[in-house]
Amino acid sequence: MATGRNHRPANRSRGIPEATVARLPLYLRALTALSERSVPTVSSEELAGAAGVNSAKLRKDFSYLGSYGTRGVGYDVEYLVYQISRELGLTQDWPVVIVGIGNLGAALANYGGFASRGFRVAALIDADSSMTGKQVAGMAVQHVDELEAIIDTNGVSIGVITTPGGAAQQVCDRLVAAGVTSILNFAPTVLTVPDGVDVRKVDLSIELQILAFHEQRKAAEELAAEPAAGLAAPGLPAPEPGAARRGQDPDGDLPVVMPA
Amino acid sequence: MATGRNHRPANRSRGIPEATVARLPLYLRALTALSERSVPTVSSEELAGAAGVNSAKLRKDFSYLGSYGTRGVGYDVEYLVYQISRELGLTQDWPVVIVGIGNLGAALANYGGFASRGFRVAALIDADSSMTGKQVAGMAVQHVDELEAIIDTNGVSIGVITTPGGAAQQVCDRLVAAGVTSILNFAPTVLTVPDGVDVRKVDLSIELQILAFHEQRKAAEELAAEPAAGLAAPGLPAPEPGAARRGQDPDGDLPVVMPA
DNA sequence: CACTGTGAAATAGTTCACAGCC
DNA sequence: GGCTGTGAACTATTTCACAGTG
Repeated sequence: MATGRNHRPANRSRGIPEATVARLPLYLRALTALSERSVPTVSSEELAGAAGVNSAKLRKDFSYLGSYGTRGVGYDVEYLVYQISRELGLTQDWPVVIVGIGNLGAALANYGGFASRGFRVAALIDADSSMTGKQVAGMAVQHVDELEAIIDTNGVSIGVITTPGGAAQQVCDRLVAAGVTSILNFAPTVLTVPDGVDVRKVDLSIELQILAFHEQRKAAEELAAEPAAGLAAPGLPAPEPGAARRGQDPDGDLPVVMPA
Repeated sequence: MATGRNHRPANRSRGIPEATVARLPLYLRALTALSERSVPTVSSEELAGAAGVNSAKLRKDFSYLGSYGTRGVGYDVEYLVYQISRELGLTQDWPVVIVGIGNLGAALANYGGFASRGFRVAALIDADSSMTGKQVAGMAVQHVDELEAIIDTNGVSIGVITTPGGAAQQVCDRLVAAGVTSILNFAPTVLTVPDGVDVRKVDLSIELQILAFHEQRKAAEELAAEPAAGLAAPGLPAPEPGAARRGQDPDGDLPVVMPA
């Protein structure tokens, strides 16, 4: 890293790669499972297996955090759990609000994985007055009129949006104006936010579409490979360019309805 | 691309970058919205804005599909909708099964975004006998004993797992054995699958953890910047290395409970 | 003449492979 | 002897910038 010597403070400076950050929760989960089984140490190989990555990547990732392992031995499970938790900011309490208590909002409110990692659902908020006061996951749903007050009182900096697409930007604006600086968006909408506000998007139908792409590809490859090779031919079957093209639909009227 | 001339079949050969595939659904959604408003053509700049990417990236992405634009004009909305849909395999019908009809499974069953893009929920499956026959999203929940028969009868190749983590691998194995080759996994578990099976993972708590990381970072930067600059100082405040380190928690007992 | 399509440059991320340490 | 930590090589992705074209 530093061009010259490998004097100490090479890493740990600043700027953990985004790809690494995205994997830290994975490692944390695997480590937590080991911790519960009272496993004292783990090698990069073992941990990588449990987290579903390869060991070189894992070691590289950890090298951005510091030198937390012991050569010849591996990593101390408890110590790593602590270090990663701290790096991710999970040693503090994060109050979150969920806006939009439909099916998905309710599912999230009930989701154990939130509460178990320092995230506390501070409020459930919905615009529908008939929802107000209803109990969901043991909490009373509050009306969206209260949004600003709730954010303020609870010091909320993370908001989860599970409204229909049409309401998402509006809700987002209010959250941001009230002081929220991180948003997890489940609505099928591109949110516009000022600089300094983070948005992460989870889109269920996008994930399926990506799967469909690969699924189609697989089907096409099978067709291309079958005439030439047997059933279990390994390696790339080098499909003809254009083999994936399907029978040219009569005319393109496809399902193009926007989800709510 | 081809080293020599730019004779035709440079792109369109095979291998659309994964990153591009992941964005196609985004473009498709933006285009669908334009289509509904009967907008005939769109420039890369406009479409990129609507999809939340920059225009160079969008043009590069489209160049992998082919030359579907018109210089000086832009892209024909309907034509692009069709081409992207075809590329993603959405011109055909994809029956999917959802296994694990808890809160999240029910939310997905009700989610409009699935049905609207060629995905058809063929069955809802749960291991709990007391769920069997219950109506969810207008369908009767079926018992997991029927899993293989359902997959087979409906020609299902995509499965969605919304079970608790402990059941996920087992369900996954059965899905794969029954012929499913693409899995969308919502359970907090790393699934092991044979070659040729695709798994995509959606993990709600991971997304929050990533947000928390950045949130913490922001808080630290603010602290570092405040003594020096005013409230609204733009640009990078060039925080001191190490500034992000927090007050060293007393000792690491953190919330380390695994979600179900 | 506005806007696409794309090489080439820049940046980010992954994997290799091995020196160094316990 | 086993296993980490990390430069260096490689691969993927993004961005630039501009030639080409309807």
